[in-house]
Amino acid sequence: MEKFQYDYPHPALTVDCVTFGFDGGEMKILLVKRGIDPFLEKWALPGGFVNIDEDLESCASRVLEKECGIKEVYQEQLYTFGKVGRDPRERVVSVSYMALVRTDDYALLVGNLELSVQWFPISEVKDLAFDHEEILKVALKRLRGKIRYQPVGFELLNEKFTMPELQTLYETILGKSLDRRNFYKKILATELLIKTNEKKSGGAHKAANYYQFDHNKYQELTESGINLEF
Amino acid sequence: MEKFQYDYPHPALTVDCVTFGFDGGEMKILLVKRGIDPFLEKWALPGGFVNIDEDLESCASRVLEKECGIKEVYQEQLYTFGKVGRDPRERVVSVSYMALVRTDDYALLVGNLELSVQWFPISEVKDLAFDHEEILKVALKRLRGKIRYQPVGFELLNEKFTMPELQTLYETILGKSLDRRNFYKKILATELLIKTNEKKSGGAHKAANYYQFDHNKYQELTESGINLEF
DNA sequence: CCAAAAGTGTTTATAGTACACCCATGC
DNA sequence: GCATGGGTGTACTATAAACACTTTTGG
Repeated sequence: MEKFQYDYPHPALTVDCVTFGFDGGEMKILLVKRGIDPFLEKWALPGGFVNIDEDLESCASRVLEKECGIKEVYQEQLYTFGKVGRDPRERVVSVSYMALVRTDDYALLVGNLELSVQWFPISEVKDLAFDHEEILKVALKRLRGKIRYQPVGFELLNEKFTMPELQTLYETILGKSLDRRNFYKKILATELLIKTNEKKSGGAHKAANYYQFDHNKYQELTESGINLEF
Repeated sequence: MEKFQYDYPHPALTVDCVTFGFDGGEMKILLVKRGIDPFLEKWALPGGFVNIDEDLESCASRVLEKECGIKEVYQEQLYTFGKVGRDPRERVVSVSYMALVRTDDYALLVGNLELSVQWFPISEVKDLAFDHEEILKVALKRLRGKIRYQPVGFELLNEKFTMPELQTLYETILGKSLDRRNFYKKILATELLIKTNEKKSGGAHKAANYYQFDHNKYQELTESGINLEF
């Protein structure tokens, strides 16, 4: 095997992805079961070594696609974990990313994943490999913080979604119930939702209206430097 | 020279520090003039390669102490920059840190720095090496965002400071003037300041009272899980 | 017609903003 | 005694929180 030489030792560099999914109930994250030591058979965040000619974001995308079959999702960098000894093999520094998967894509994946790749309700996650529980904590904190002032929730729903769906998502992420009327008011006040003519039928009750997120308007607003409170 | 070998190529890993200082006027950052290629003679953020047995935070501390003579300052991780090609020599991924230097320490350093290490008013910073201007932008954004809800401003002042000093700092960071009465109200409402009996004399005007930040109380509050709006 | 969830306004409380005068100090 | 910046309270405005009834739908 070819060898790569350096004048001084280089830590290994990996990317680990905290991938959130939402199906209307609890928040889920995607874990992979390790097939090799260390932490053989333990569940871990999907991750991999950064290729030498690959951007960090590209690495995160590649890992999600290769390991989990997930393409083109929202992702953002979280934090870089580099404590000496966090990997028992060698010095490994890990750049963590958070990814958000839409409900439809989540549903698609549920049945198609291998046994070694599975969704877990956040409340049931325990005993992960490496320092991955710590990474998950950081991701959860980021998601909770971010949803208050940036319209990131839409990345977890489908293109078209109802107000009750959106509210349930917010309640799940924030861990508290919200007043329906105040929620409508706050969300509609942003004027970032487009009301469609479609309705979600099913169930012995009034059909909920579908809304769409106005990506264009949001982009205009962010580009004009206005900082949105959402 | 000894060589270090790996089965696959490893990117180099560095830490770069955005170091803010405040002397009552403009915000300053600390830059070093590069003595080697690439970007020879250009100003750059203090930085260095991460040792194999060294935590990232320790590396940031070491860089600041070795290159700039700065010890024991507030520091936090910002973001990791890893674009392919950001360093023309080889693949280098850089974990950036923000450090805050107290006014007294800032003053001490001003005269003692070498010519190749200097403070620059933020408005005059231009044409930095690598992608360091981008890193600075991220740091400024973080500082502006953070000061609104976390008591991080104290790290830039002395142990004892006056309200007008604190207000000037806030105004400088936020880039807008604040109403004095509202500022007092907001700051004192947090009950995180201890009013000392000392006063800052000098100048043909009423002497300003010195305050201290109540670290203990802040720690209690953060530990009890209350999220502070500051 | 009944159960179940969707949709909608008004009132109250809280937080933020605007604004002006007196006070201590050094020269 | 006057110029300079320090210290303080109140009224107004905007935002957030509390709260209950009507509407649509399927069975």
